[in-house]
Amino acid sequence: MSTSSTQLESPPVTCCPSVTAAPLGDADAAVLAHTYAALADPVRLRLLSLIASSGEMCSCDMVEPLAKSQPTVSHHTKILAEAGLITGDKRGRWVYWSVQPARADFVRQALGG
Amino acid sequence: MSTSSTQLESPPVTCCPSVTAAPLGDADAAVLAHTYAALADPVRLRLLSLIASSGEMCSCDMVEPLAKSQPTVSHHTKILAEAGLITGDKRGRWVYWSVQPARADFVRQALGG
DNA sequence: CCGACGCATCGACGGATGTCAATGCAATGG
DNA sequence: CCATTGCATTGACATCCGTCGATGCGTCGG
Repeated sequence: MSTSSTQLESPPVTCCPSVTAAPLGDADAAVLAHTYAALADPVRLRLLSLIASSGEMCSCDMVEPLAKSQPTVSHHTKILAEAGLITGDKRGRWVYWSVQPARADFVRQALGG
Repeated sequence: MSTSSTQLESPPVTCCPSVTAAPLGDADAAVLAHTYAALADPVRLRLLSLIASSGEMCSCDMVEPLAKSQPTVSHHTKILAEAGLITGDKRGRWVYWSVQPARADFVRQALGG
């Protein structure tokens, strides 16, 4: 059965900042930069694409394809989760991760979609 | 008159890698991460939005609104230019920057647009 | 119960990054 | 010419970030 999902503090829900529309304020820029920073690592991008391709993926199945240690994988999943891009669901002793498409849309539209 | 534009080495033109479609290869992940890294700084995001809002902007007019020193601004413009997100055009002693919309589209579509 | 397993956290280390003062260099104007 | 202006580069410094071994905590199987 599905126990509680991994709830890290979600990013502030500043509505719809756009890089191209008007000069960005300090606050919006900081939030957006933090989100882009989550995508600014090759391992995290491959991690994200692994989850996206599988629909749902256990942490234990990501150590081998990423060729990184278990603490490192845990570190990256945490960063992606804090950015709101993925969500973890703990079932038994495993954590299954899935992408948060709404957040991906948010990031995409910030670039002036 | 318009002299030669600032040509830094453009990013590799790997066609259309997508984070959501299939597991990302090491090479594509590295290229994408590098591009996202260019967006992962508040100052660069505000810089980019300043240029986008103005259509074209001189470096000398960016020091004050960004509240950063001139070398720092130059550093950030270089990073954005290397990522292919902006292009500099040197006219006389000024350099005018403008956004490269094709690259923004590329980055946006990598997120599964 | 107790050992094994999955995952998170901690501590440490090396490398990358943002920032600025100082300097260099090209272009302009008197 | 020479002083000035706009921008790039350098060097230095503090901070952040990715990585891993060691450790701790919950969960399952026997």
